Amino acid sequence: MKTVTMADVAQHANVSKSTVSQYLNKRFDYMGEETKKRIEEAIKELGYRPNILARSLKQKSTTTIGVIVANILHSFSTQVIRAIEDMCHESDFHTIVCNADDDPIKEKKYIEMLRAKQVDGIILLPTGDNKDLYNDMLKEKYPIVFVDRTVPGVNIPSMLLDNEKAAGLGVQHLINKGYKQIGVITNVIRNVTPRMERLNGYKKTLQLNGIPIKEEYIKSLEVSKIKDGLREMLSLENPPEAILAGNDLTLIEILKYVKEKNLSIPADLAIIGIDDVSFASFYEPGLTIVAQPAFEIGNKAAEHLLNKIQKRAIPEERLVYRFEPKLIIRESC
Amino acid sequence: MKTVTMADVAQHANVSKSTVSQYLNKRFDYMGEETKKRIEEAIKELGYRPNILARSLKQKSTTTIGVIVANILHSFSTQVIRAIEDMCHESDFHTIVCNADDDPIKEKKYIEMLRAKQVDGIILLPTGDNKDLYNDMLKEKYPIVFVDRTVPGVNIPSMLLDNEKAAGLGVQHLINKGYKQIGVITNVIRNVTPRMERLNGYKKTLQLNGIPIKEEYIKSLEVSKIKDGLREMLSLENPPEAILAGNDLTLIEILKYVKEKNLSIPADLAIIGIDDVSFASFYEPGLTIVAQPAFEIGNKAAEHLLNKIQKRAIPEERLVYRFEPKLIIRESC
DNA sequence: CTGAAAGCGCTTACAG
DNA sequence: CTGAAAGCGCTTACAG
Repeated sequence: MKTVTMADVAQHANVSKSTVSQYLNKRFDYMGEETKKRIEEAIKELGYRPNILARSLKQKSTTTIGVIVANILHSFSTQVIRAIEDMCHESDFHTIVCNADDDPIKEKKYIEMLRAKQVDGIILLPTGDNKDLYNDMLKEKYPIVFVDRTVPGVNIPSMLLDNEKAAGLGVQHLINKGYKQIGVITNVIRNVTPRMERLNGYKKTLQLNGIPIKEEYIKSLEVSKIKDGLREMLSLENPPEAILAGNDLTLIEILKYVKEKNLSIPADLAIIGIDDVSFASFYEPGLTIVAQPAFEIGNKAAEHLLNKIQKRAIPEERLVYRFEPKLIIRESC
Repeated sequence: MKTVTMADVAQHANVSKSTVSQYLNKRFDYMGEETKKRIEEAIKELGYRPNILARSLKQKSTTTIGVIVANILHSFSTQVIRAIEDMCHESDFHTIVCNADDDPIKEKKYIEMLRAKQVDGIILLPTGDNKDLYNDMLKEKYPIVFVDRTVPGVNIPSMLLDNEKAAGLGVQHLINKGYKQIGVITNVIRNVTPRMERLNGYKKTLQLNGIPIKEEYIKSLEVSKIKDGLREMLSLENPPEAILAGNDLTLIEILKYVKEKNLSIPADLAIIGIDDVSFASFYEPGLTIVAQPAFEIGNKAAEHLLNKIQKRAIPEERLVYRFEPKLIIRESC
């Protein structure tokens, strides 16, 4: 099947390629009705489909952006992607999604491939370990936005949760409920913003309330080690009565442990999670959690990036955009 | 910042564009060591990054495929996308993901945009309502694969769960456990393959076991109406004792109802779901479910599509590829 | 072993 | 109101 090109349409309609191009780009200012109709018909008859690649080459814009997440299987990533997609769709942009698996080498490869494909900008949940590359893009003024994390020493705008506040909200709620022995478990992915800030929020809130910080109550573990860590913590002679789960994956591991040991929530252990999870409302007991506005974050990231790409002014440009966590109280504490 | 092109590299290295191109494409057969080194250095010094767009235009291949799902927020879609992405990554292909929201108009728009962008093939969770368009692509031999659904009258290869068997496994398990009054709830998205086949599986299995089919035990409802439907069903003078949830969303609604009414599973109501859900294992009681191999399905779809794109022979080509459901027994029935 | 030239399918400034 | 021509940044068949 020979592909139909603009030249074919032009010939068929007895006009020049230029005129067809004008038609396609809706520059009708000076086009005769007659010409318009002929072109329209030729397009229909030949089943012409424009090749956007060729246009992109000429116009130096692909109306496509890249999104690099750690793992599309995480609900936060999914929600961010969906928000970005919707936002882009309104502006007739497309998104290429990549999973870097929190691997700086994969991340670098993806950034290079995306740029080779001439995407107009990139939204990145950065691993944090390609600083030179990030800074190069910054220097070139290549449109790029970070999500979920900031990278020290890299002045790229970042959209992320007010993590300190999120952890603080959770801990304060526990304290208000009368708990004093409060543990926290996060899962370790290097020294990444959310984890560090959430731990800070935890510590600060305890201090504000005059509760001493016990290192035995704080654990950062790989997902597969979380249950062991929790067992250890609960075997202390003075174990925590309540626990803050640093994110959704941690919460799930904790709930698995709860089931295995047949613990009762909140009697044996009060629980509060960060990140909304699908089962929070109908789990028994309902889970109190601190939600982060993933859609808002994705929206803002896309909006910001599109503004940059289209060289529109960015209202109150900042380096870090913080989003408000929201405490949703149920029965788990 | 002026972009560096191949011509710049050629000039800098004192060779022709052709030679640089050979170098980039690793056709070293006849290239002098000296030349090679000069080009390499020129590329480094100038910070040259090839423009794949230009190559794609010439080569008529973008090493990019499109994936159109109903909604990336569904875990099935997410898993399929991730599997496709991984598969593509191995072959240095990229994927553009689009959400059609089960809307045929959006679907059509996306297909056209993707083709305008010259993607080499498309993986589609079809709405089913663009038959002419599907058939056009088939006629042109454009590489395309369906996932999750088949479309009657459209001979495009489809990768999907053996839905009848999936529902059958679930119902048979309930029957083996001694249940005879078994209801089913699915959520309605037009007359789409999975729903129809699952209902068939439900009915056939009942019949095979000599259990009469009661229409009052069968409901297909929008997500927001599921709780109402369940209440109705359970208010029958002879209500079902067990219920099959047609998919993850339905299961979640049922569990919400269970919590609201403080029902006990399985004493008041036995439950079995189709689709693996994150909370199945630690929900109390553990949920018996029929899982579908989403990753395998995504893998196979990508493999098939890449084979077609690269004109490789397809081992035992078929029109419908069925994937095995797997019963995972826990405590909910 | 390397280069000149044509061409991929568009857009756009300019001429008329 | 419309067309001829140059150019976007590559690849490739061919010549030498």
